[in-house]
Amino acid sequence: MAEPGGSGGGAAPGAAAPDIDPDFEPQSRPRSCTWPLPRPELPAPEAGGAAEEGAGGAAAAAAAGPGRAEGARGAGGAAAAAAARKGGSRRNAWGNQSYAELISQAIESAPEKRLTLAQIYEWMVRSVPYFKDKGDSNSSAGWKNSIRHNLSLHSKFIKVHNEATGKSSWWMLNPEGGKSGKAPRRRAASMDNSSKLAKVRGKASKKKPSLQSAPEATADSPGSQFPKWPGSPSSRSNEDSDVWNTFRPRTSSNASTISARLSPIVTDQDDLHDEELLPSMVYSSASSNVPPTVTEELELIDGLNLMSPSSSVLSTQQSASGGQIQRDSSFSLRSPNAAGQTTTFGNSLFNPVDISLQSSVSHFSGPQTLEALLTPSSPPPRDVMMTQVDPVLPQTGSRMSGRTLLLLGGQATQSKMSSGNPRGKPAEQQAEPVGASVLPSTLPVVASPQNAGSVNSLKAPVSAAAAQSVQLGSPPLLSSASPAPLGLNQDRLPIDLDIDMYMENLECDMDYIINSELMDGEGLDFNFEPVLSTPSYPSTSQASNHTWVPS
DNA sequence: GCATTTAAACAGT
DNA sequence: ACTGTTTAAATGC
Repeated sequence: MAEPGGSGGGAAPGAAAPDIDPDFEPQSRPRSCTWPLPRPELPAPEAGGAAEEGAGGAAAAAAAGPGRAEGARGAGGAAAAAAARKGGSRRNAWGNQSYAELISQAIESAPEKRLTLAQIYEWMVRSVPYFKDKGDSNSSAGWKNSIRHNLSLHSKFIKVHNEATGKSSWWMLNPEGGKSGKAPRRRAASMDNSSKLAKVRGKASKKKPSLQSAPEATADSPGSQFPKWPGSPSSRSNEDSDVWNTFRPRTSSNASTISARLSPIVTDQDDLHDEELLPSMVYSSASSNVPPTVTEELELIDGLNLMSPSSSVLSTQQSASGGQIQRDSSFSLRSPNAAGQTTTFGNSLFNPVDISLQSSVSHFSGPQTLEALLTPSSPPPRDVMMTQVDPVLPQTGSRMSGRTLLLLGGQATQSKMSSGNPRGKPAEQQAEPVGASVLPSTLPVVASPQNAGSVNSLKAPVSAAAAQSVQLGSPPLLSSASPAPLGLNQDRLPIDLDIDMYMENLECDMDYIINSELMDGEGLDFNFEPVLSTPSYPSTSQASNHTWVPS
């Protein structure tokens, strides 16, 4: 590596004290990034590192190349063993920690246990003395490359798709694979099984795209073949669902990424609808270099509540949020075994996320409602539903239609996904976890001709449930909750019991809706309009369509 | 042979 | 330009 110090032998640039500790943390994270500090501290190497900084490895970097001398690195492999090596020389210019370890610490230090690549860089520069002066320009190239390499290489790091537009993925520690700290398996597996295969999915495919693009699609990642998917009329919706429940095509190897978005609330919706629906919300996500944290999210939500507690718009948004939450609850991780395989995990795996979700939920939606719905173990939210429903029931009518669409959309979406998912991933994997958790990102999305068509396929119980929740509509509470029951588990539909009571009403509405949808065919906005426009609330009108004015 | 670091080719946005 | 993935070489254990 560049580390010139290497030549000298001891050269420990980091001179000052404990490797990284000192600086680290400062900025942005209130949360005290509890450094695991797995590592025994360095015994303050004698080397007076200061000098290095300036000289920086730059020059060396280039020259050294592969054959880097690095006397320093006495302790070679066994990262695990690192702990042992307290004294003596540092393995690397910055200390005994390997890149992987540094990255792990960086991630752990983050409140949400996840960072983007850029943030990892940042952390390095901030927290590791050695990298302090290497944050920018050319000097960074080398170690950044190494960071990236490590992220990709080690299964202990998982990539989570970041919905925020233009943002790179989140990198998290693999709760599972991370156990031992480093799991070669992923790679090993692919290589072992068939270098050929690995090649195919990896470089081969990339290299001469002209040829490969097609072949890849076969067994492993058939999906790539499908052009996105014919479907949804609304371009936006396309992206939406795409993001949510599919692996990105970018590389066949995307097995390493988490498909469902973990990134909480802020992101996804924001990307797609913020500007249109919730201009006021945008703020939170942006600004800080720090990814949206739980607290931020909460705040955001609160803000919403404050802003317009009763507005239908709000409800819409919230429902969307709820959807996200749900989606977030399940995600897939790269599985060590099979190349393209993915494994899905319950939300329980990521405590932080989980918590954030729940808390946020409780915030904006009725107390138990969402939580109950979202929480697998929780009992059916019967009561809640009931109480909330009652008041609203009387109002069905036009409003219903709009809401219903939402539900239907959810349905439609699901069916779509299960039937033919673009990526070609095994139906079970995608359809089940993802589909279950999928929610209509927004009303508009739902209301597509195709979707409308799918309406027919709706099952009474499900639709009923959906409808019911829909009816509640006006109150954000319900709307947000509605999706949950649907997707979550029909098995857990004891709700139906209650629902039955309302079935009649629902049926009527459903018919109405179906009819209207069929009639219109396009079904784009029409559904929408009526609902929104039908104002019980003044604010509603604003909400209409995408052009509502932020209160 | 394994773990790491470093470099680099490539691909996707 | 940045982000990610993969290969490959070199080195130390």
